[in-house]
Amino acid sequence: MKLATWNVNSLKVRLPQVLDWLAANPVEALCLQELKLSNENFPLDAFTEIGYQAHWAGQKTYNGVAVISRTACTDVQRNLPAYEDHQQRIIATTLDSAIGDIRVISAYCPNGQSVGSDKYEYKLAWFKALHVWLQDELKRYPRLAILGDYNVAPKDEDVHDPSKWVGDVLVSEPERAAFNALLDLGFTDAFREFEQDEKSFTWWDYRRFAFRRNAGLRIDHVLLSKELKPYCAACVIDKAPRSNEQPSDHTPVIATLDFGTAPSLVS
DNA sequence: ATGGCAGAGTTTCTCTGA
Repeated sequence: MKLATWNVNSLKVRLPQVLDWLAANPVEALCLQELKLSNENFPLDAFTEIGYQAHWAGQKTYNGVAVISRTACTDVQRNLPAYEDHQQRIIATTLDSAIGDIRVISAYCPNGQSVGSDKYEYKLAWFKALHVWLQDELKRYPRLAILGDYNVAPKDEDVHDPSKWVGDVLVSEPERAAFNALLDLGFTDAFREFEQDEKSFTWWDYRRFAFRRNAGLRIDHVLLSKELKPYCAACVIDKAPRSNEQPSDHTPVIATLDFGTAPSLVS
């Protein structure tokens, strides 16, 4: 089965592109971020018409996340428990699979705006709350995949020109430490489990022809728990939608889980 | 040092994103 994530930067504007993408890429589940629409404006019919189900946590103007899935989801949960947050950044659902339940989480981590700002402090606090929740969630759902826009480029190799970004928001040491703390829970950055092209990115600024220059960042990630990692057969970035007319500034990341593969890598 | 693009709402400007 394939799981994907895409920050669409307005589902209203990007809906035709998302439908086209699903037709060409019939993944089991697609996690969306930055819906930028309220719950009542979610285009459910457009997804059901092409054979998908949807669960979402919307919000007027900003944020908003969803899981679009081929089959029914259960145990839907919105937002981080034990963390008061008016911003809709998390939706968790459970999917059935050949090896049993898989917990799939769509996450839109805060941007942070600039190092030292109030939004930066919120970002770090939010990551701490995410860490606490995932620790708990892993006990209930050992087969856990968390996909989304983390707004963190984990290493310098994930930055087009690291010298220009030193200490900046998205690459600062505390943000990378917050990301690494998630890995310390046993998660794996699926993309880095496979050989990849140098300068592989998931986001490119709309300005200054950044996509054409490949001046991007890798900030959208698929994290797989220890129990899921052995089944991961591939993880790729699909750059094609970034070339669309009126594109999102992010592009999808897709992980393939192959349950026919014996989990020989379990240690 | 700054703005540059894009989307949404408070709309002909402001806020946010990354």
